[in-house]
Amino acid sequence: MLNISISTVSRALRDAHDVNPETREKVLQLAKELDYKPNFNASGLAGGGTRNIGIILPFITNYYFSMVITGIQEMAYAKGYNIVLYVTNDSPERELDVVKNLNTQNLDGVLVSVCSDSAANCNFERIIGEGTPVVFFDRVLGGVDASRVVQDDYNGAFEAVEHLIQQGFTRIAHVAGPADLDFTKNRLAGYLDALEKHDMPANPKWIIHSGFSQAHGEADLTSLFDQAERPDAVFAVNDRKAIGVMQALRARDVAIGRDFGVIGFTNDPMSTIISPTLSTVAEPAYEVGKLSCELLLQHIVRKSNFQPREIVLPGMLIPRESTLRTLR
Amino acid sequence: MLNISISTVSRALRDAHDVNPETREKVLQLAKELDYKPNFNASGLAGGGTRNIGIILPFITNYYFSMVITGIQEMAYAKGYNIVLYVTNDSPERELDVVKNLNTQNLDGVLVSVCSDSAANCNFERIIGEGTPVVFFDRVLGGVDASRVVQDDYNGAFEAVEHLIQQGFTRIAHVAGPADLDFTKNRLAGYLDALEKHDMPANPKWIIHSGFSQAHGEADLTSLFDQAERPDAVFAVNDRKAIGVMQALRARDVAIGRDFGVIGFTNDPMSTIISPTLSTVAEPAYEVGKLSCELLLQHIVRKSNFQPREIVLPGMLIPRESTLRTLR
DNA sequence: GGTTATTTCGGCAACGTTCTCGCTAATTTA
DNA sequence: TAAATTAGCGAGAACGTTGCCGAAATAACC
Repeated sequence: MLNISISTVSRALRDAHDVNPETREKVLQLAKELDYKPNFNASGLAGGGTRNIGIILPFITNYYFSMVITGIQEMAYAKGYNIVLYVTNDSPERELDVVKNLNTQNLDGVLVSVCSDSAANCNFERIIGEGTPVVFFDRVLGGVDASRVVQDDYNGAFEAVEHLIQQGFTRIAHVAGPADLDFTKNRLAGYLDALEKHDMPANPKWIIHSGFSQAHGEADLTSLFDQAERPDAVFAVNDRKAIGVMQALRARDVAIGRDFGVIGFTNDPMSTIISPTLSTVAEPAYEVGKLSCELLLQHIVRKSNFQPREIVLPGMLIPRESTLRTLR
Repeated sequence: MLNISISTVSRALRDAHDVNPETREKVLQLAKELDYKPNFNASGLAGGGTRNIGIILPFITNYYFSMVITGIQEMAYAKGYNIVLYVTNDSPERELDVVKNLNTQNLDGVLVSVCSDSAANCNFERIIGEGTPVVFFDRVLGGVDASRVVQDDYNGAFEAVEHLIQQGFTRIAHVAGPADLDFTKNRLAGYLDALEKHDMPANPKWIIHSGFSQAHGEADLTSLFDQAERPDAVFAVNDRKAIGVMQALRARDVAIGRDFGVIGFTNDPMSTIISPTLSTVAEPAYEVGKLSCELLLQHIVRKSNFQPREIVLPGMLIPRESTLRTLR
């Protein structure tokens, strides 16, 4: 329609390199009029990007991950990228299968949060080695040369435990996550260092590693109460587990807050619904998503010459009723 | 490697039509050995499918939708399809923009749940008219010729209200959703018919339309209590709003269950966390997702000659403490 | 035995874009 | 004024797959 070659149109729409500003303007104008939409299949085939980015994560049915996705989505939408979702159900086999069959030719890059017992290390390394940009968030993989964005798990845990101590609790247990997950280690380290700072010896029997669910929290509290020496407070690795602990305590008629302190991690909306309300360390889930995506997009446009970066976002202590001794 | 033409390989991998079973076997074998992965960009370009299906929905940060996505994802994964996610934040403008710019050439089909005040009717109709398979779920669009899968909102609401009546509540209000949403109407109709069956006149002042959030629930209860004639029970359009109602009641020191009945809809896990626990009508969210996806895939493979279908899934009444008069 | 079907396969165009290269004309430089 | 540079554009291949058509080879029919 403009008596212009296909090549020129392509350049006008994309990089504006080697094209007269005037004709470029004409092309852009007409493209808008005709409601032109690029065919990402074709551009993907021809070597341009596909405008798709993948997300691989264990779940979407909890507050944290769904919030992260929302953040990712917002950034991706703003930059004109689509999101392709892969849910592993926290199963190592499933994760392995997803990563092995990942069609990297359809994806400009991948955001990943590994499952509790990831078995796909080498496959992630393969993908990264092949040049696909990858950014890990929250549940990161140790030992791989890729960008990552996480919250400050160590300091969050430290503050949480110190808060319990300041409220007068003296026998603080830690209901932890799966042992080989990176942030489980960091939160455990924060817990231990906070105890040490206040000259409280850590009791190995009061550190229990298990899953993230409410049922795990209930079970862990039960096994803590089966011990001869009982704790008087629990720092849980996340809110869902903390809620399990609270339910188990309630079943035992323990006065939460006054006689037994409970603090979680995440700031799941549930923590304001339950009574007593649950103290917690708020995680910047939305920001984690947004920044992860932004980082990935930088990787994508700058392709090879982009150094992996690590971003650590601060959490925030939110004291509520479950750690207030004065209550009830 | 097999001294075989590209065409033959393509046929062997895809439909097995016009190809010797023996050579087909050889191709499949070698494909597995070489870890061959089809390039969906190319097949999308050439007229085969892209193996991508889109999901357009208002949120992912609530129990229902995240569960639906999980169901969709499970079915899609089993059939070898990828999921492309579009979140509208329940904003009509955003939804319109998403649908307008939807790259249907990249998508074999679309699953959609419209936002509260959808403005994209004609655009959905355009997409459907152009031949893209579309299945609506939960928040369906009236008047368009497309498949849909929903829960039985009418009967769920009917049972919920009848349950309240059987528990002895006599002045039952309905805290409803946005007025022009299809399932809002159905749940309202169930509410009204249950009242009528038990000879209870409906009080228009006791029917309040607003949004789905907890804050809306609190506000609605406040405005109910500002009236001269107060209700003694509330049927809320969803659990989140019911929880808002409960919080507002608690602030007024009303004994929930004994003096005031509350029932919700969804069976959000929060309903078992809150105390007293919240009675509700459980929605088969996972099944809605799974069946929607299955239906869409049938549309895709059979393309044009497939009649739109409607699937209605039953809910289940789950009585808990918030409607038990004997309690406390 | 000749004709017609059927099975099995290969050749080739097409999908819409990007990328490399080369060409022309205009502009700058020597 | 001649040579060199540059800005702007076009031609054509390539990406990996599918679908259409025709060519063999084989089988079935009269």
